[in-house]
This record gives sequence, structure tokens and C-alpha cells, in this order.
Amino acid sequence: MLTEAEAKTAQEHIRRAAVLEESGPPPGAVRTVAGVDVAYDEGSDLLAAAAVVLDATTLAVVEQATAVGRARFPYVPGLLAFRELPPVLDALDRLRTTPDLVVCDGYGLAHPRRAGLAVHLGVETGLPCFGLAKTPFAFSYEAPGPARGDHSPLLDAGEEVGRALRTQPAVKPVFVSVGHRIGLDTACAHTLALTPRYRQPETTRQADHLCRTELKKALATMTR
DNA sequence: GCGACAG
DNA sequence: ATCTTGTCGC
Repeated sequence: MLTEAEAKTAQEHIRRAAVLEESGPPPGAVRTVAGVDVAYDEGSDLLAAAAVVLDATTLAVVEQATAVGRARFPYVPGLLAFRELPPVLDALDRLRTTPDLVVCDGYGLAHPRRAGLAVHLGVETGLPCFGLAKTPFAFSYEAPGPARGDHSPLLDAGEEVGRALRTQPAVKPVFVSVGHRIGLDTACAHTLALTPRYRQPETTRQADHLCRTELKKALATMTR
């Protein structure tokens, strides 16, 4: 959880970034942020998707939903959306509340055809959305400075498609890219607000934990 | 042509 | 994504 001072600073950064980006959600409009993730069982096509909604300021869990199903598309680099979008949409549909912003694992505009998972998800739901990946995929970047918040452009043949962002001091950066109805500065400001303690955003951590737990439960139930 | 390649 | 041993720090 963020301290009151940290939360205030983070919200101020988000507000300042948003006013500089016409495409960003209006300042103060993001009250809740959802994290989505999918866990797979190797050997079978069983999967579990999770959507966890957090209070954008306190990072407290507001609501969560899951969806167990079968993989209908293999993992192919560049085609992740075809595999993950259906189960993620199922989990989001089971939410009673509609989040103001969605953070997904993977990329948005940082994609060979500028159409990563976060773009598909945003266009499909109409919600502001951005992608956050743990590896640079096929892109290049210069190491950002060592401080939390330091960043450098993520490049695809010289074109900036996202940003390598340091979320914890001296810890390897995460890779942020725009998905839908949000700007890169705003997406990075939200990422920092969601990472008071760990490299990965609280949204991703919560969703990751939930879908793994749900997948194990589904597998156990099936054996009986 | 070959290797690398979000999750 | 998933598997997997040991190690480090709060």
C-alpha cells in the first residue's frame, strides 16, 4: 500500500501528465485500475484468466473476477492477442464494476504491426488501456538511469514505440507502451503509482496470483 | 537463409 | 507461460 504522501505525489504526476495529453483520461477520472492476466496448464489446453480491480489511490482491491476455459490459439510471438484476448474479456465481463483503466501483460503499440494485446483489449472494450511487459521483445533501448522513474525510449527501427521504465532503484526496467485512449506519459505515471514496492505493478501481481490460484483449483476439481 | 521472439 | 535449487533480505 502507498503512504499518504506517496499516493499524493503519484496522483499529482498522473494529473500533470494527463493534462499534457489530449488522448489521456481527464485528470481525476481514473478512480479504479484493473489488472488482467492468464495462467496456462502445460500439457492440457486448460487456462484461467483473472481481472482484479484496485482503487487507483490506495491500491486496495475493490473487486475481482475469473474465467476458466480452454486455449483456442497457440502462443505465437506477435499474435499474443489471439490467444489471450478471449479469456481476458471473459474475466472482465464477470466484473460488476467497470474499471477506469486496464493494465495488461505484454505490449500495446510496441508491436510489429502496432497492434499488441493492449490495443486489441482497448479497442474491444473501449476502455483506456496500456501494456506492460517484462522483456524488450524485439525492440531496442538504452539502459535508463538507476533511479526509480528513470526511463528511456523503446525503439523499433528508430521509432519510439514505448518506454523502458525503472520502477525500482537498480532493478531491471519494465516496458510500457500505449494501448488505447491513453498517452505514454500518463501510462508511465500510472505504472509508477502502481509500483510503490515491487518491480511489477500491483495490478499485475494481484491478477497473476489470482489466475494461478484459480487454475490450480480448476485442475484439482477436474481430477475428482 | 537463420535466429530471435510479449505470454 | 511453466519448471526448478539455492540464496538473499526484511
